[in-house]
Amino acid sequence: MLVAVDCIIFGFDGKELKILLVQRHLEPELGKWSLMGGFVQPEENLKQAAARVLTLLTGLTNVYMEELLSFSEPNRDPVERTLSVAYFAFIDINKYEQQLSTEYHAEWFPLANFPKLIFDHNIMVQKAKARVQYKAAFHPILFELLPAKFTLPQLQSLYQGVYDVTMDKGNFSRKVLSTGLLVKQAEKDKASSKKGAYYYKLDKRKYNANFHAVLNIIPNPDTLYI
Amino acid sequence: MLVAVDCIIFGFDGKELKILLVQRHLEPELGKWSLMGGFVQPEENLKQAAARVLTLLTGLTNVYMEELLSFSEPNRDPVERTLSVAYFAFIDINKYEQQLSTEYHAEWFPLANFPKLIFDHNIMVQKAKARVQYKAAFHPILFELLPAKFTLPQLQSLYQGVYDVTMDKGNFSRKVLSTGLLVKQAEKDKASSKKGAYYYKLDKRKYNANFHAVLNIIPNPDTLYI
DNA sequence: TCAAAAGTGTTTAAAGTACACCCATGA
DNA sequence: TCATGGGTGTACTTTAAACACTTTTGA
Repeated sequence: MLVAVDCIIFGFDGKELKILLVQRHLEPELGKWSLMGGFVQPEENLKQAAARVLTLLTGLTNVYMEELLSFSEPNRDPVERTLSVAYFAFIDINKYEQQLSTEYHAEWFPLANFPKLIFDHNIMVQKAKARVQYKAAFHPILFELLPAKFTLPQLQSLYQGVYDVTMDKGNFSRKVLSTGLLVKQAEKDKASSKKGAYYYKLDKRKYNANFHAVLNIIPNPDTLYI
Repeated sequence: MLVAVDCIIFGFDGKELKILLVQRHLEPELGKWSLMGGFVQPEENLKQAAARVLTLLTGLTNVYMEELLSFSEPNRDPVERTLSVAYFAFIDINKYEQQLSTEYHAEWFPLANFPKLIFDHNIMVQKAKARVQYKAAFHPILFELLPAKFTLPQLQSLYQGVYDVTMDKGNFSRKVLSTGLLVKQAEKDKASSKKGAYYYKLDKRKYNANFHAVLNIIPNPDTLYI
């Protein structure tokens, strides 16, 4: 059996969640959109394979990445039986190297509206979306989508985009700051308002130490499904 | 590459969590303890393979089962490169068919104290334990370990065993009953006390409908790790 | 000077916790 | 009758939600 990995790569453009797709340059399904994937090599494990594939497409290393699920229907690949283990990844969309996108015919699509993909890749994306919504309700993973310095309104807009809700800024601010994970900067971002919003940075030490801890940022997480 | 599944099978004997292990009857590692596993067959997907393996060992079907993670180090199996996807399962320990245990040289071991296993199976069990603790803090999966009729003290003892904590019976009872998932029976279990404790059954309809909903049964879930 | 977005404060409601108390019953 | 485990009630604390209010500043 062939063994492959596929990557659901998420980015955030300030307004909505996006996923990075590639246009296949080989048969079958040449020219159709698909997730970036690749076969596992003899000397690597699956996580390394996924990281390698992600680096090929984005130029980025040390990216947040997590195993999603395996996809194993006997005839999911019409040519030869292939097991694929899907990984999802969060990248800072600004760090993404544009020149690679032409090489791989890659393009960002809104998670809310992207084309039909090959094989079972649409299901992979759907499962990844659900997993992200679930996990981000309890763990501070969405910071991985933002640049090193970000404002609370930016962060709130990200959360609102992920869950398609509007949140009270006062309560949001209090919840997020009460985690102790953010460090206020002296500087302000004046781009999106007259008053300007303070920049914050992640406290890397606390972030790494508390990453697994369960937070509670989303109202009514009991409506989430995994 | 060979593709296999391995099953971490959990049971509850009324006092502590247990896992079902088998003694290998083939080389390599003949005679050593291991998880029950098997290779994926041409006409089945991984979940079906895991279910088949579980049925072989326990005689049970329609068992709660969930994909854990893939295990893919190139030399995890010294004979030939084998990818294994681990699944964990919950069974009612009383329904387990004893006669199969002799056939497969199977035995229940306390999760808190079980032998060294082959390959990376110890890591699989460790990951499964963490996942169970995580998931059971938010979802009512532990009911799968109990018989159809059970008492609140039994359920509390299960939760206490899984998290190695003691909980207030009043608060526990209120929380569990507030989910609306339990139906009180007229009958009492008089085995473990003079007064006797009422039996409860799961409301199957509500259980299936609300299974994914996030409950909040465990105090301080923010100390959990996934 | 005023609209617009950032940030703070306050009131109210809900949820969680600790713990005291009552109940039923077999030895 | 009394020790034991089951079950209920209540006061208190913590957390969350709603929303009003103040601040800043460029147009």
